[in-house]
Amino acid sequence: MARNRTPEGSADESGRRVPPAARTARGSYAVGDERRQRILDTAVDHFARRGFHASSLARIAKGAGITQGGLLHHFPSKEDLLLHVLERADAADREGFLAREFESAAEMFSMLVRLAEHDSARVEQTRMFNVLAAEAGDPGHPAHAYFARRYAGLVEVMAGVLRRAARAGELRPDMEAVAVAVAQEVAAVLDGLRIQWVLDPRGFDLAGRFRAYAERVLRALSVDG
Amino acid sequence: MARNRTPEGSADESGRRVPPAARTARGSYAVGDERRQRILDTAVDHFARRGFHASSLARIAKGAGITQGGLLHHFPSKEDLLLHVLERADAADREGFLAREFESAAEMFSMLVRLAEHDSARVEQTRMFNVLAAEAGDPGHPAHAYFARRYAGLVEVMAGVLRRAARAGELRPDMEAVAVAVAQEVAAVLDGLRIQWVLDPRGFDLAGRFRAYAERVLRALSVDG
DNA sequence: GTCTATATCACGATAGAC
DNA sequence: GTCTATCGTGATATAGAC
Repeated sequence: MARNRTPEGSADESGRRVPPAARTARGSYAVGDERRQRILDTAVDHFARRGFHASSLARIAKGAGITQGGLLHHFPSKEDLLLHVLERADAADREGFLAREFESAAEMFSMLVRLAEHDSARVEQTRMFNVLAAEAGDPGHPAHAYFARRYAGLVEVMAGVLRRAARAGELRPDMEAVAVAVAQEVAAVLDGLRIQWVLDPRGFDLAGRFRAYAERVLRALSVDG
Repeated sequence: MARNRTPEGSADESGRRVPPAARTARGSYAVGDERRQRILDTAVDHFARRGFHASSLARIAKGAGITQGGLLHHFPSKEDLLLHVLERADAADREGFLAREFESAAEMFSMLVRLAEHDSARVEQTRMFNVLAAEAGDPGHPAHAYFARRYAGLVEVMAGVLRRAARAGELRPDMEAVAVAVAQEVAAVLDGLRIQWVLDPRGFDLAGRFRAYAERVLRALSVDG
């Protein structure tokens, strides 16, 4: 590990790798992409169970139906594989949440509830995020920058929505002062509930619990609450 | 790993190991205990940075000033070492929080704020808990039972305090119905803030943020809020 | 694009000297 | 109680055949 620290050279901006062979010979990415997706799916599964360091390329490859050598053709290092896993998961997030322009705090919260529903249908991916977000607290972790940026962006977007909602008269005016704190709290509730939920997925309804919280906090912050 | 699944045979109920030599020859545990504490401190540090699976006994031993063979004299397996690390941390929790009899919700929250202060003075240990709590979501993880029990106990204690506070007139009567949900939310905020905080410890004040949340939620739940 | 083979290294655990 | 030595396993990554 950590010998090849610049895997970006083999991927384009969107994170989709473009093998020269596929580009020149067929003009189609379908086959290679399918294999890559299988590898990424399997990697999510393994990173979820053991975290990054303790997962093995050979086992991931086996799960994807190829050998370790074959895997390393698609992702030249373990770290490169991790970054592509995160990038793909993040792309889904961005389409679903970060890219949206929310017109009200209520709309944002209901979107977050849908995100929780999405999570509770994917235990593996949720566990992976729990593990990697925690591991990434180490500044030397390959995903440290990714998660630091992710939370900063998430909090910024949410705080912005809260501030706009206050200016628009949806939320109390004193919202301005505590927007960042509330945004961090909302992210924290989602993360914290995920941790408890993964420990016992049948113990309670993740999305339901978060919805109850969201409704309570929205009522507390509303002008007509 | 996982070859020796019953390491309990060498530890007494409190988790303190009692080497026969120390018991019979000197009647003093001081020297051996000191070494054991050094090992446990180092183990906390390593588990925090890499999680359980990716930490190595040889490196932990080196950090504690002995060899891997020497370490395995005190803790006969890696899993045994982890369980003793958790047990020691849990003992501290029980003394500091779970053992307390809270007379009001306000008192409980201020105790939790102190717990957050405690955490923010120990980045390493906090990161360890984040990582292990997330990893333990896997039912096959050695610490799965520990964390499942821990959260169940924590939520039970907090929900009990909230219900008593409602009966005593401190909190609204409808508290009874949502005590468990609120208790889970409180635990979630603490955990979630810890994750964000470890990613950027200088970005915000962990205990301060949690205090702000605690005050807001207490006000929202109070009869005179 | 996928394979086999291999280099190099680290891991957890055991055995036994001192 | 701590050491050295070693076993068996499995890790990442490379090289090169097909």
